[in-house]
Amino acid sequence: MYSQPESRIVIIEDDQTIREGYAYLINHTSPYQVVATYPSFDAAKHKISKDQPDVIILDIQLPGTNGIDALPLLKKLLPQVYIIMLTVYETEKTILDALANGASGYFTKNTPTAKLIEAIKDVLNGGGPMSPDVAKTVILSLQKNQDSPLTKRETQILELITIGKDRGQIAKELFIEIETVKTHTKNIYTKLDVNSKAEAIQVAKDKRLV
Amino acid sequence: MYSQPESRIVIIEDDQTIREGYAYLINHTSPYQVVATYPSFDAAKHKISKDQPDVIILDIQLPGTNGIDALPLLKKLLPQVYIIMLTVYETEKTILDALANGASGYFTKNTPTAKLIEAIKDVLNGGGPMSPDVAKTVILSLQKNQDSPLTKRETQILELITIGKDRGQIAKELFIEIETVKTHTKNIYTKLDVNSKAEAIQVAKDKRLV
DNA sequence: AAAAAATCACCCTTTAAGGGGGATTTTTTA
DNA sequence: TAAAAAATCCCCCTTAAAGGGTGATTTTTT
Repeated sequence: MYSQPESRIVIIEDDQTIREGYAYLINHTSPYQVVATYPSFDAAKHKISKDQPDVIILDIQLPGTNGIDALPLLKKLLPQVYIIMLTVYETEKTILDALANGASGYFTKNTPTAKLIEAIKDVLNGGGPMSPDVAKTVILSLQKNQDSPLTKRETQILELITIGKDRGQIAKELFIEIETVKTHTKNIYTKLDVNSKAEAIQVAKDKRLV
Repeated sequence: MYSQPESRIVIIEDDQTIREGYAYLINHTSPYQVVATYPSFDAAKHKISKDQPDVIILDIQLPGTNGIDALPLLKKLLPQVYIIMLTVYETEKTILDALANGASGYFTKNTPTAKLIEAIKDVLNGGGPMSPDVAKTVILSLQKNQDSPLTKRETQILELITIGKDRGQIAKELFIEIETVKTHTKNIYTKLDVNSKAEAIQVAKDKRLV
C-alpha cells in the first residue's frame, strides 16, 4: 500500500496564518490536497467526516477541546485516519500523551513545510515520523537508569514485580523456588530502602530501574 | 553545541562488506571520520577507548557478546558516546531493549548511507534519529487501547494501581474516600474479569489499558 | 426522564506479603 | 587461584492490605 497522490488532508489549527500558510504550501508544492481547515476541534467535529480525510494535521493548544482530548474523538469519528501533531508543546508528558492517544506522528511548529509533507508521505506508508527533538524525548522516556544498584537477577525480578506477578508466578517463570524470590526481594528492598512491593514499584518507576 | 566535522566514528559489525562499505562511504562523502572498525564487541572492548569515538555504529547480531548486551558495557567504557544501532532486527522487543539500554538511534540495515550520515549529525546535535518503520514500532508500543471498557475514573485508578499506589495513596491523590477507591476497584475487576490487583496489572499491561 | 458514572459506608475473611535468621553453591573478578 | 559477589534454598512467625458482599446517594451524560 503506497501513498496515494490524491490523499486528502485536513488541518485543525487556531492560528489563521499558520493554518492557511501550511494549506497553501501543501496544495501547491505536494501531491496532496488540503480539503478543509478548521480553527478548532469543536468547529470540525460535525463536518470532518464528510471531508473524508486520510491525514489530519492537529494542533494541541486549541480553543475548547484541546488536541490531546480531541485525538480519541477524532479516531472514533474516523477510525482509519492518521493524525500528525503539530505543536509548540514538547514536554515529555504532552508528547507521550499524544502518542498514547493515537497520534501517528509529532512535529514542533518550526518544522519546514517540506518536512511536514515528507511526514504525510511517511504516515501514509505506515511510518511514524517525528522531529529529531521529539524522537529524542521519546527515546529518553524509554531509557533505563544506567547505574542501577541492583544485580541482573534482582532487576529481572523487580521487572516481574512491576508487571504484577506474585512470588509464585515469578518463581515459576524463572525456574527457581519461591524462597529464592523472597530472598532477592528482601535484597531489593534493602538496596532501594523500601519495605513493600508498592514502594518498590514506585521507586523502580521513578528511578527508571525497569 | 553543534556537530563537529572532525567527529570520530567507530563501526562494530561482523559483516566485512557492510562494515567496510559504510566506513568508506562515511569517510568519502561526509565530514566525519571512521577511526576504527571491529567485527565484534569482544574484539573492540580493549581498544575502543583509545579510539575516542564520538559515535559508535553498532550491529546487534554479533559473534560473542551481542549488541544489546554490549550497549551498557560500551556506555561504561565511554560514558559520553552516542550509539546508533544498525541491524536487521526490528521486533518491538529488540528495539525497545536497545533504546532502554542506551542506544541513541536505531536503523535497519537497508538504510542508505546518506540517511545514516544524517543520523550521525542528528545524534551529535542531541536528536534521536530512527528509520520510519522503527519509529512506527516505538509509537505503537506507546499507544493505548482505543476502546477500553473502563470509564475515565476507572482508568485513572488502574493507572495508579499499576504504579504501585495502595488504596490509601490513591484516595489521597484523587481527593476521594478509600471506600470509593474500593468500589472503583471492584468494578474494574469485574470488567477485566480478574480478582486481584496482580491480575489486574497484568491485564492492564497486556491490553495496554494504561 | 433515564442511564451511566462517581461517590461513600459497613461487615467480614484471608492470602500474599514482609521480617528475621541461617546456609550452600555458582559465578565473577581481582 | 583465592576472595568476593551473586544466586540459590529453607524454616519460623506476624499482620497489613486486599478482596467479597450488599446497599445507597449524588453528579454527570445522553
